[in-house]
Amino acid sequence: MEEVEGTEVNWFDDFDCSQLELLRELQAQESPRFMESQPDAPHESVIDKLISALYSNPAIGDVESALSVTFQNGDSHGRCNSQPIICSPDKGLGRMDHKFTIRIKTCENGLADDGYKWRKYGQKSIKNSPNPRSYYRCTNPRCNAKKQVERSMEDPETLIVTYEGLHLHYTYSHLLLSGSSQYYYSDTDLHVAKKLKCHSMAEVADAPAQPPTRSTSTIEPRRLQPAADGAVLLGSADASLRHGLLDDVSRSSEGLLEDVVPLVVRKPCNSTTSSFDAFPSSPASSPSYSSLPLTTNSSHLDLGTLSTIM
DNA sequence: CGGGTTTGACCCGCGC
DNA sequence: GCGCGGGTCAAACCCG
Repeated sequence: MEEVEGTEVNWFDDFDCSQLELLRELQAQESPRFMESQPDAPHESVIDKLISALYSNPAIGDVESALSVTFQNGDSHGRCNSQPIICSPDKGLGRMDHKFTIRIKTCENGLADDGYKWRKYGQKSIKNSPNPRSYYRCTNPRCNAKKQVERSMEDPETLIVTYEGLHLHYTYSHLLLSGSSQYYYSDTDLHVAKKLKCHSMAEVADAPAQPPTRSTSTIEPRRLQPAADGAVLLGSADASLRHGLLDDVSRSSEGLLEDVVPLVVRKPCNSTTSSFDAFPSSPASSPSYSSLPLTTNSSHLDLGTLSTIM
């Protein structure tokens, strides 16, 4: 595992770095000269193809298999415990209600951004449970997605998150990684988006086991980087920005894996200070594919998956 | 001032 | 029918 300088922690580090190295290796093999001459410039690559494939309207079976994956959310430095996350569709994803539960081992900071922006609309104390249950609704008015969050009785560090309904919109990260200038955002869009605040997993703060934590990071202009195709890349820590942009460029996206598998699954243990660097100049530093909307599968990518899209 | 959170009240389904 | 428990509403409050 590579060390991350300073306090900036890239959520991608929490995934299996061997997979990460594989991606980097493949990318380097595909365009070594490009990587060498322009390490900071994103370009169409194996990773782009990978992301594209991951978002090519997966079938329900793909989603179910994704949810059945047990994956690690820890690293060798102990930032997060390497506990498996268990996904258990309550009623089956093939049904329209799309309700399923996941159990998440929280990080020490108790933060986990699932890529969507939620508004809390209620909290209830549950019988025979010392921990209250919080109720959240997607802030997008066109979206009926909801989630319930409560801390596990057995393990206070484990959050039980029940998702209900589908997000009828893209996450910000998906827009960015569509690899096309069709999602180019104007300065006005970004200006509006910058106003939005990031409140990552405020429900964790509700639980008595940990002190209140809240991410108040905002988008900084310096994080905006013009991509080769004209799109604008932004830091990943600002989940709210995704929604600000989403509201502006809301698109129907039923059937997206990302709609069913929230980023909390794909990004189970991120940091409020995630860094963003599309392509780090130093090969020794962790690559910061902060915006990569990895799916559950992506934490354990296999060569078979890669070979099918290459 | 706008948006998000808190929290008591209310609604509704379910079991007895 | 009644009581209980879970889910939602909405006014008050908080915060940037």
